[in-house]
Amino acid sequence: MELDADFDAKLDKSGVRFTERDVELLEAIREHGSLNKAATELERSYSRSQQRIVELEDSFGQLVKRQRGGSGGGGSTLTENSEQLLGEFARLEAEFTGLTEVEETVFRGNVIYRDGELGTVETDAGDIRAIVPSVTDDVRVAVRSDAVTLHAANSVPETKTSARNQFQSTVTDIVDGDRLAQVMLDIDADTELIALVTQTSVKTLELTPGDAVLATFKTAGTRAYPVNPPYSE
Amino acid sequence: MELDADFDAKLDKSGVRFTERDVELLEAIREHGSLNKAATELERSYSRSQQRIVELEDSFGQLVKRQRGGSGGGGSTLTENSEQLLGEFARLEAEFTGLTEVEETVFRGNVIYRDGELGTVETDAGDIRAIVPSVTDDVRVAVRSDAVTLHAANSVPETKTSARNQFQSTVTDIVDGDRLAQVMLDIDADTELIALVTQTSVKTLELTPGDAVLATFKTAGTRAYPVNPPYSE
DNA sequence: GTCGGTTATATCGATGAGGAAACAACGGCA
DNA sequence: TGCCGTTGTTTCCTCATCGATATAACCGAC
Repeated sequence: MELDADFDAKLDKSGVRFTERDVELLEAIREHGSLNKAATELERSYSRSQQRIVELEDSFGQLVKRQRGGSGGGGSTLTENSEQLLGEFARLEAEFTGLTEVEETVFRGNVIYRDGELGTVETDAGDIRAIVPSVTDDVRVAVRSDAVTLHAANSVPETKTSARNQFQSTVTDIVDGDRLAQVMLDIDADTELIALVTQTSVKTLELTPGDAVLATFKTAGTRAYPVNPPYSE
Repeated sequence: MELDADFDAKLDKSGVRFTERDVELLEAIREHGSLNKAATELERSYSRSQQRIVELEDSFGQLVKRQRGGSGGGGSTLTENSEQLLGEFARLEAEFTGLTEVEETVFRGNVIYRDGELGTVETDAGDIRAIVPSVTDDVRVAVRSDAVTLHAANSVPETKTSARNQFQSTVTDIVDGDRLAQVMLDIDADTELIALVTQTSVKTLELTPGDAVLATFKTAGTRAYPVNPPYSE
């Protein structure tokens, strides 16, 4: 079985952690109109759920407008503040999910030049500008396939751009997905660089295996990390 | 106090989750050469730690070479397999961390065209091609600042590229960081687009407030996510 | 005023993760 | 052969989280 990257997203505020579990509770309240029904539906105890809401509101401000007594016995609705919190959480989760799903190419190399948090990593594919860790020179550089932009090889040399990493490459294979395609690129190294582009781009650039193409990616979007976390201190 | 995005990274295999806590244990073993000393150093019980190792190895294969008896009573060292697992985890954490630290611009809009998982989102900044959710048309589009590439405005129109989102913009401000800079861009919308680029790029492109510049970012790297239905259903 | 379903609150119990302690087995080494 | 500091294993305990239950307070509708 394959190694499967996963995560638990959280939003912290004043020491309280808003988690996936809280999202479920709030959404159930929105759906059912009462904290009681929400807890029942989720098969959770009402008392704990109610206490959790109070605890969250201590840090995050009012999340649920609760009415005790009245028409239908009362009920609960979400505040606008609550909706914003849910939106923020959804965004975070979507981003994390995106990270775990996208292929990336990893190059092993050494930091041969440093300039603050930036640096140049020497790899068998050539030098790569990236954000480098300060603890060690022995690093790996990860290039996300959705961060690699392709350009027609005969286009003007891309000097006037903020993409500081540029590689002349040859298309070796195109792996078609639904509407996206992974373009495998030979950049004269052991590892192939992968670029995730739309099928539209494949057509526009008229990409077929064997074609020359210019691959670029930004320094700011490229991150190096230590090969082995140093056991220093 | 500010909302603080956080996460717990995990690597799953056969139902067992490798977490930050396991990383600490393995690294302590590497540092101290014995499971016993590692557990003591981390102020954990030896028995639990040993059981955890066995549990992990059940799914992930041998992680720790343990010798009972012998010179010095024995000891433990990490396997190559273990080092690779640690490397993979470090990479994942680095990516997640990067995500929580990078600014992004969020546009609200509606999906006006769909093509499988891709789509066009109409926003006040214009149409944006992105990966869109299938559940709703009411979305927000997040553009990571480290995914936005800048080009000299007088450069040839970028038709031959896989960056399908292109905006002619005006630099309104440049916020200098250490070696990176956030370039704030007016794209004729309420929200300013932020591009994170190196100081080198700022110089190369001779960027100053008021300048025209072409900002591009890829469809495959742009993700839309549902806006929570405020009070529907 | 009564009804009814809700929120609010306290107490007890179940569950699971991890710690504490004890002890056997191991195997180079003097 | 005995020593010593490991690994392996078991039993019992602690603690935190959550469910289960009971009870009171609430208030519009009838």
